[in-house]
Amino acid sequence: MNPAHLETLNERQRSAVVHGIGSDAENVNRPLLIIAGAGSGKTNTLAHRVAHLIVNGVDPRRILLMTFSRRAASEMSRRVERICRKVLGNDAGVLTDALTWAGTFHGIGARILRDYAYEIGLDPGFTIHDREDSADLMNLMRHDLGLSKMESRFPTKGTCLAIYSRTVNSETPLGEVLRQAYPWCATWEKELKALFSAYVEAKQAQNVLDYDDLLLYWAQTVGDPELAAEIGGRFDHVLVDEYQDTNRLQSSILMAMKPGGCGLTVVGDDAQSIYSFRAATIRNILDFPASFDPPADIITLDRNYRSTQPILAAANGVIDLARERFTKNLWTERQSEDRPRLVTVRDEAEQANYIVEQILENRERGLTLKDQAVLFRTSSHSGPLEIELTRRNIPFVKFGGLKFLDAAHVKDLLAALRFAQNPRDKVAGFRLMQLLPGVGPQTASKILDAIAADPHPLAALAEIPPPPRTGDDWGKFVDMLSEMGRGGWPGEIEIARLWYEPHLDRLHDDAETRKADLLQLGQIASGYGSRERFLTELTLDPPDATSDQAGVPLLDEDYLILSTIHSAKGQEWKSVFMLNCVDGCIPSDLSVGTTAEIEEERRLLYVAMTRAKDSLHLTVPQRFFTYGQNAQGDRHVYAARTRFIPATLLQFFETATWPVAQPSAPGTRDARQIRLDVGARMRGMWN
DNA sequence: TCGTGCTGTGTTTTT
DNA sequence: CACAGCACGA
Repeated sequence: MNPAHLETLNERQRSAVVHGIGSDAENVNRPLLIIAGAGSGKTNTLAHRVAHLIVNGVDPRRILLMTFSRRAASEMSRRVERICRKVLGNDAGVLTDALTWAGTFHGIGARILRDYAYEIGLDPGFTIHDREDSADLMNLMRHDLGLSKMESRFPTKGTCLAIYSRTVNSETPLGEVLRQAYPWCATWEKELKALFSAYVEAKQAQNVLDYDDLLLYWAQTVGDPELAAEIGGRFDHVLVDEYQDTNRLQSSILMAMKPGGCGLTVVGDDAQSIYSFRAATIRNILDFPASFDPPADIITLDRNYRSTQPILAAANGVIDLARERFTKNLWTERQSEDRPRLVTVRDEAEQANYIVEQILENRERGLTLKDQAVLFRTSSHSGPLEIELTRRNIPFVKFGGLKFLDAAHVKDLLAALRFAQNPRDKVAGFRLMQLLPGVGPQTASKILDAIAADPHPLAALAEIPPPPRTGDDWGKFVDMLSEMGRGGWPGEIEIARLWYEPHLDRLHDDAETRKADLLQLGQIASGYGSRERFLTELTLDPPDATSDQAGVPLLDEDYLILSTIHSAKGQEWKSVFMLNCVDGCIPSDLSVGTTAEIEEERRLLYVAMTRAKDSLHLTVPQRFFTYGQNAQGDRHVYAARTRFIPATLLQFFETATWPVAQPSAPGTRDARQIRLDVGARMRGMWN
């Protein structure tokens, strides 16, 4: 007998949902690993499990649900509520609203750290640095230590931060990280150690945490047995989604909070592990069962409900060639005659034309734009397509790559808010002060150091004599900060914006479009209850879409999705196009150093292909124009089909060339006919 | 000490 | 191409 709300599930899914709950008394609260292949109903199963817990009387405030992105968390909460409503009627809303501990590892970490700040000697007013801010602070330290003018070039700020981050997240000694992942930086071990030490001290002095600290401080906190018992004891059930993309640090937190695995459920798929650059390791998922005594139970979901059989066959073909496989192939009952298409086009411009034509054709046939998506390995791959879409007035939204928050003017305004929140935040202050004419790095640095030593930094700032050559801009700057203090939230945004606009006009030619962005930022900000909330949420969950228009299109509008493969995780579309299926793009030229890197690129292609429900097109441009030449330039390189689709896999595809070749007049050379791939041969020489 | 313009190098994916 | 570092004039 199954409760009504479990009827829609298959047998495997159902056993994953009820494992250790209610009448399943013999397994009560035993740790569980769910291996869930692409499209196997993973989100649905996890949502049902959470709902089943609530229906069986578990207090939703005592359920911790950690997902990979904020978007996944809110989607999950929505589904849980829908299921609960079916069982419990309209009262269910009250219960599911109490499912407050649903979010990302980083978001949950920030909350727990603010709660326990006093117990661990942290000022609860800390601000959080995003990646760019962290890199900027790293850069300040890099200069302070004189590392920017070494005889041979010292790694850039981004590389330094990446090394630091990997060291922390993989819980591996620096020397080993350098040897494994950054061999060309290994000679700098001593200097890097000094740099990281200075970086950590600077963060503490400024009361600032970076992304890694949210995990690191949490891990340190639950490293204390008493605090671990207390924090772990707040939750009866802990569920983690996308476990294949967690790192050592995250699994340490989990194991410290639930040492016996009591009430612990993790879900993942090793074939979809694509975040090793963030120190994610599939060892977490592979070693999970044996971490407990007796070992955790394993339930595998391998029935795919998403894709047609031919699409699945092609995807399985790609992943079958992987060096190591742990999960079985997926199967489906969705029959179809249509094989995925592998289409050769002349170059990226033709690729854009092809995709636009197909998308419009699909729309004629009744698909909306939202039913379709274009995926790519690297954000810049969609450039020519974006131009074509704009030219043809097809609305689109792009996920991944450059963010709204990365624009200089947005960062400037946020720096004002951040500086008001935490005047010791040197990255914010440094950025802000250099907007004033006459203030450069030296002046800004001296003033910031001086006021940071004062118990009331903002009051100290007002006392400082105006630096020379700042004119009346200095007075306006100081006034703005004190007015912001009186302006309250969200009134102070307006104060900061009005102060900033004259500088914006002076510094940027396109000031008007940027002003529109800032108005939009003000709109978003006023939706949050306080400045602290706004800054925290925005850092942990930045708006991740950009579009051809100034703002994101309205919800009821129809638009096409462009997305990096990484940002497409967990999503699905009826029709999927994958750009640039050539060596150098996927695998990326930058990721062919080690076997492990190449294997991850293969999984990326697999993830991209398994997003498609009904139709899948992979396009292969034959040549790429190189940059660094004028508009009429014709310098280009030839590319070869991705190594992940060798000739043996062509049987799974319908291959085509587009546009269909016109018979060329006798004697003329057809530029479209590639007779010899010299570029590939040249590259092959070095393999 | 600031701001600008020149030159040589690295360069993805994201919480 | 974007960015870091450096030289030069104000």
